[in-house]
Amino acid sequence: MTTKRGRQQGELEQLILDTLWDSKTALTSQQILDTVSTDGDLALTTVLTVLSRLVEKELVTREQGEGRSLLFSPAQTREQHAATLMLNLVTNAGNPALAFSHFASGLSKAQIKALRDSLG
Amino acid sequence: MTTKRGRQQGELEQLILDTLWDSKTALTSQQILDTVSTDGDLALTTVLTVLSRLVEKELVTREQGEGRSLLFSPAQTREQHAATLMLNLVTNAGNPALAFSHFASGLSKAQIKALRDSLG
DNA sequence: CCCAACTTCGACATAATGTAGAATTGGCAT
DNA sequence: ATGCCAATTCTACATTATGTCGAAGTTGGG
Repeated sequence: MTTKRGRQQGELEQLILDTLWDSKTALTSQQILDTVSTDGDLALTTVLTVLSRLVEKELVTREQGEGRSLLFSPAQTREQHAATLMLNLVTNAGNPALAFSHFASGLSKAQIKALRDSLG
Repeated sequence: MTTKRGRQQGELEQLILDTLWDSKTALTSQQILDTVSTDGDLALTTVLTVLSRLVEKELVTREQGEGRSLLFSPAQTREQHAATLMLNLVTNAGNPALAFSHFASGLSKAQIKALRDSLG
């Protein structure tokens, strides 16, 4: 049985995504490295490899920066990404109404209000 | 960087979970095998190995059945499981209200109604 | 007490991710 | 023009999760 299913992001992939999401601007690989590893325990090429995998997965986009440097940005906002994953879950949830009910009972009052508001 | 993150279920793990969720009763490993593989292309031990991993992850529980056989059941309902994963996503979503908004815009009208109802 | 059924153990295969050195490429200073 | 150098791409191997079973161990029942 040859696995083809898109697995969860790994830890470094997630760190890099978070770095991009936290940034207001596109970042170079060096800026990303500086953020994910304050002590110099990670090689720049490692970050670049992971970035290229994220680009393949269409989670990150690449554009030309100054000189021959590249600038990386998230392909979607953090919230759009979370929403996409949540929608996938609902789709496979069996009884969505029941899933929602469990979901709601795990939310804070403030979150429930935010959710209700977002439903109009 | 030693990965410890709980990754997504693999394909066979998911098939077995779905089998358990679809069943009204606890199942033996043989019954699970019969469901996930109609033609005999999978060994019973394979199913048992995966089951033991699901038990480790606390997604499945095990009880004694007839004789020396074991009976397997899901630790949570499908919907509780989906809700747990959705809650994890919301927790890491940055701006939950915004994530909800994107989420809601991907739902059908019927699903939005179900969600609104489940919020009371 | 022995056997067949059922489980547990150990082992290896495959795929995703982590990690980084070697090779390549393309601005740019002279 | 052209050679240097920094930034990227390529290649390779390590680690972990999952898939897959055969062999060994255990135990209920005759």
